[in-house]
Amino acid sequence: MARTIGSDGGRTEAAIREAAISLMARFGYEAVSMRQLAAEVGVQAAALYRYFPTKEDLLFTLLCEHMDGLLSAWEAARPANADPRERLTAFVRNHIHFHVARRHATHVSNMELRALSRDNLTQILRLRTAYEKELRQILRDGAEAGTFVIDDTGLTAIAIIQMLTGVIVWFRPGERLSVEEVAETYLAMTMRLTGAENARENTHVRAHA
Amino acid sequence: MARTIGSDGGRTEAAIREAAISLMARFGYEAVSMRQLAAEVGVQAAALYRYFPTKEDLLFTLLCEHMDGLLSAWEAARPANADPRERLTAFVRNHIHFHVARRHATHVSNMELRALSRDNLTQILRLRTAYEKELRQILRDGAEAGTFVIDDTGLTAIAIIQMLTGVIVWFRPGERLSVEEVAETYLAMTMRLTGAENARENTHVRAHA
DNA sequence: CCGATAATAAAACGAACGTTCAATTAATTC
DNA sequence: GAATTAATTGAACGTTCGTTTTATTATCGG
Repeated sequence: MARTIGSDGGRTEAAIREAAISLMARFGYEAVSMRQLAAEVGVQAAALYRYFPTKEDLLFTLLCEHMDGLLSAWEAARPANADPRERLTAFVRNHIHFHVARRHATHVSNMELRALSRDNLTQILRLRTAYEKELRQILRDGAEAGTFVIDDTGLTAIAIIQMLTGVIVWFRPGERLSVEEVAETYLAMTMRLTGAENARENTHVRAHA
Repeated sequence: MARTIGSDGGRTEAAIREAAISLMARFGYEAVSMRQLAAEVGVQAAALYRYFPTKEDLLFTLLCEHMDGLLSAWEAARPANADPRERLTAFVRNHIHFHVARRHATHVSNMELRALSRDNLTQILRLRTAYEKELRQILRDGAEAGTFVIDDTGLTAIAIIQMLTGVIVWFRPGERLSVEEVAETYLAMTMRLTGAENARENTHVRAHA
C-alpha cells in the first residue's frame, strides 16, 4: 500500500505510453478505462495521474509524439536531390515503413482525433497539414516538370496518403508479404497513379531500398 | 408521463436510426450515451429499448443496413457488359456516389467495427468481403485481358477501396467540388493506378455518367 | 365508447467511470 | 542513519453509464 520495490518513474511512464497505445488501438480511446490501462501496466489507477494529469492529456501526448516522429523521420529520409520521382519514391517508402513499424500508434492517430479538445486538435492538425504539404510540394514540382500527370494536387496528395496509410488496416508482420515487398508494390501503384511511368523520361528506380 | 400525443413507433424508430448515425459519426459509438441519443430524438432513454434491445444491437442494425445498401446499390449499378474498363468505371462511380451520400453511416461503418461482438463482427465482415470480391474480380478479369497492369490483385483492390472511401474524410457537399467532379477525378486516378490508360486498347470512356 | 394495445415517462438498479486524497513505503541525499 | 523525496496504494468522491421495471396515457379496432 505504498511505493513498491524496484519502482522507477521513467520505466513506469514508458510502460503507460506503450500500454495505452496498444489498448487504445485495439478497443478505442473511449472504451479503455484508466483502471484497465493501469491493470495492463501492473499498477493502480491512481498511479497514472502522477504522469498524466488527465486521460485526454495522455492521448494528446501520444498523438504529438507520433506526429513529431513522422515529421522527423521524413526530414531524415528526404533526399537532397531535386528529382520529383526520387523524392516521391523516398516519401512512399518512408511513409510505409514508418506506419507499419508503428501500426498501433497510427491507428490511434487516425481514429481518436475526435476525442481531443479544440486546442489540442488544432495542434495535431497543424502537424498533419505540414506533413501533407511535403507531398503536395513533390507532386506540384513533378507536375510542373512534366514528370507527373496530375489533375488536382491537393486531392491527389490526400488520396495517396490514404491509400498508403491503409496498409496498417490489413498488414500483419510476418505474414505473406514483407514490409519491403509491400512498400515496393505501393510504390509502383503510386507511380502509376501519378502518371510517372509514362511521362517524359522513363528512367525511374525500381530497386529495393 | 406516458404515451405522448402523435407518437408513432415507425417514425420514432426512424428518428432513432438517423440520430444514432449522426451522433456516432461525430462523437463515436462509445462516446454517445443512450440518454444523449434519446434527447436528440426528443424522447426518454427508456423508450429506445422498445426498438433496440441493446446499444450494440442498435449499432449492428445500422451497420447491416449500410452494408446491405452498398451491395444492393452495386448490384443495381453493375453493367451487364463484360468490359473490365467499363465495369471498373461503374464501380468507382457507384462507390463514390454511395459513400458521399451516406458519409455519416460510412464513418460509423469504418470506425466502430471493434464495438461489435464476435458474431456480429463476423457477419459484417462477410458482407464487406463480398463487396471487395466484386472489385477483385473486375481487376482479375482486366489483368487477364491485358486491359489492366496489376502486381497484386487483392492488394490493389484494398488500396483502391481505401483511396475511394477516403473521400468522406474531407468531402463536404456544397463546397469547391461537386460529387460528380470528385468521382471523375478519382476515376482518372483509379484508371492510371490500374494501368488502364496505357494498356493495349485506349478507347476508354471519360464522359460524365 | 370501450377494451386492447402501442408508446412513452419516471424512477430506480448496480456497476463502472475519471479523478482526488491521505497514508505508506522505497529510494536517495547528506 | 536520519531527513527528504519519489512512487505507489487503497479508499473514496460524485457522476454517469446501460438497462429494467412499473405505471400511465394515446390510439385504434370493434
